Amino acid sequence: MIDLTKKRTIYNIATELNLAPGTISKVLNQNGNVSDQTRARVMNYIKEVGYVPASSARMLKSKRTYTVGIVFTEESDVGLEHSFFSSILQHFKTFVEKQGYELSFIVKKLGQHELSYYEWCRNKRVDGVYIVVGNYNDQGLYELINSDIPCVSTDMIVPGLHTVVSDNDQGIKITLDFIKEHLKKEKIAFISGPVQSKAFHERLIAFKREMERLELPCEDTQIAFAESFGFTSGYNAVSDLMKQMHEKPEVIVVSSDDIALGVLKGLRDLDLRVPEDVQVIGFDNIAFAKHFTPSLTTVAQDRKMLGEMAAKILIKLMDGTEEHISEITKLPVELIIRDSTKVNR
Amino acid sequence: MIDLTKKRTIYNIATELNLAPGTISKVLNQNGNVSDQTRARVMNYIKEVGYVPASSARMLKSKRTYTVGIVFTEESDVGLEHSFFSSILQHFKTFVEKQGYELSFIVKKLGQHELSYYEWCRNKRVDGVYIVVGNYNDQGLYELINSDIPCVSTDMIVPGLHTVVSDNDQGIKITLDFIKEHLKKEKIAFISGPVQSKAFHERLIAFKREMERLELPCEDTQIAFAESFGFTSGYNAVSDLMKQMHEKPEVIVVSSDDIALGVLKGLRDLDLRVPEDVQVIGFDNIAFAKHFTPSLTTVAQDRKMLGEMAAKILIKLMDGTEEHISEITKLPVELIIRDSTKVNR
DNA sequence: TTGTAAGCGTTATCAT
DNA sequence: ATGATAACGCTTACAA
Repeated sequence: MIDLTKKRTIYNIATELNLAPGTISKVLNQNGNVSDQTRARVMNYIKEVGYVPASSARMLKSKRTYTVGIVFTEESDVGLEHSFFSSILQHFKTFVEKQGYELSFIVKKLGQHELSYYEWCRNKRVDGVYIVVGNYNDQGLYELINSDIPCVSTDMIVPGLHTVVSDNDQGIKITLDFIKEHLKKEKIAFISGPVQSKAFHERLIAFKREMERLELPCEDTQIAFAESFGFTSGYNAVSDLMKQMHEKPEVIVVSSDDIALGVLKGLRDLDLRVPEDVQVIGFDNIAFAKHFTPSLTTVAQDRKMLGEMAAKILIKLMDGTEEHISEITKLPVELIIRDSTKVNR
Repeated sequence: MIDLTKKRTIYNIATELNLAPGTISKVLNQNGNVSDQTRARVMNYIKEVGYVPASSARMLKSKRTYTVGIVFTEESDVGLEHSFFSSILQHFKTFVEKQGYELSFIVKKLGQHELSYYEWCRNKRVDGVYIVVGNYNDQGLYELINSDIPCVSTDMIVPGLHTVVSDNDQGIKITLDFIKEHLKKEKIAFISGPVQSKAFHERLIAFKREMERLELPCEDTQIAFAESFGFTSGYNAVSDLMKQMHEKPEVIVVSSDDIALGVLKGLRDLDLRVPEDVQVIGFDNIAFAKHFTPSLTTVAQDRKMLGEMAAKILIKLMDGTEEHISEITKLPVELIIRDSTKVNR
């Protein structure tokens, strides 16, 4: 009878099978020369006793950890609760796991010590890093980005960092084209999120540029800023907007759905009907956008593609294949038309 | 000048400092006897060259990994996008990280091989496991739960598994008391989520029992089932409910907010006003509940407490202190009154 | 107080 | 095809 509680190593498995440790290792790694017979014998035995190789030993020896470090900066206490980024991370996770990689959140404190991102990564010997949400003011991030550890991001744009982002310019362009061609409106306002975020900044710039291209008036009073990322800041921003504009806008373009849903609610409380009195277009296509009343017309980002593309790029980087990968990958976006807008025919 | 690119080990640090490797180790682990002078010298040097100990070697030697494995079963493709559980996980994460633990998602495939949960955990030498979302049909989970690895859960109730859950019975009880005392209604319907989920099952049973206690009529036609966990299933369920009931209900109790928001929308499309024609009470208090129109009266679960309590229990289990910890920890819930109900005075 | 050396469980390179 | 053996980078007795 075999003792199943005993702790196994390739060493004692070897003696129990009258083989050498090296041979066990070879069958485990399906390389080297082993006769079919012994291979089968070892495999069976391993399965029977439930042996699992110690990854720490393996890591120590082989240098590869098959682990991806995750930077998910917890802005204003949201973290994983932020559905947009959680969703991207989810797709990233699913993809890399298929390739046998594992995720590990980067934490600043390890055991007793406070570590920088880079130190943590060295320590953990992660093969690469995915920056899901980062903060431009976080100096530690630059140390990491400029290190020899492969990094990819879906949020930050920094020289030397591979990033995959949605095409914000295109998103704003198709929105404004749609407004002009199908909604046939010209009095357009814009509610921006905080411009420290690169994405919000890009969308704001694009808005101004495209308004000019379409020869539409674009004064400062048409633009309001949400002070944060959420529902409430949108609710407040639309009230600011209405106060500062001389004439009510016909369409409000909002630079994120989270904010846009707050705008919708704010509008209702201002006794303005959507889309009859004013129309609203968001950005992101978060899950709730289609459930709200009225459902929100919005620019959809392809979250699955964002996550998977980030995964693909990072894996290439980690594999160190020489092929050149362009630093910024822009993904197309798509306008989803719902009830917060009304086509004018 | 010091070469910063060189790979450091306690070994070469030792020679560079004319010390023995063991000494370096001692200052790293702040134990053993080292003179203040050498300690300072080593510390400075380490900081200067940016040395970080290799955790794989450390793990290999010392057996503790300070890693918690996470089971987050991705039911119907939601995974991290499910805000309720993401939120609990977030709080758990914050708490254990403060204690120096790290999270690692359990993945079935590692390198080439397909692994069971238990094999994975042995392999990774995790110190404990947190089952955030599990599936009762997943046999591999039982192998894990019955193993020697400390486990805690906030979802499943299984003999031998430590679980922290909200007090579902109390939640339903306070809802019904509130309806009877303050809403002064007696025609009450219930929309349940899929009862494979323990939580939904408990809430359904509690509903039937409490209705009986309050001597209110409770026939099968008053109860409808959502076929899934989301908005759409709630939308459909309320339409089923209305069809099957002879008389319209005055209040609908729904066993989760995700479903309840769908119910709210369904009601609107059936031209029923909330709360004038029918009132609605949910369960969970998800972030969106307060933003919806009308905002949703609901039983709030304390997600922060759920996550932190799970963390505390798991840490105790991992530390192996002898003290007895009761298997099930029930956390109190609270009724949050909003606009989907109307107090009758 | 500091140095020495034996593991920890693998992988990989040689011999056999 | 298999066996012996030297790393990998650390911890920890124990010796100096």
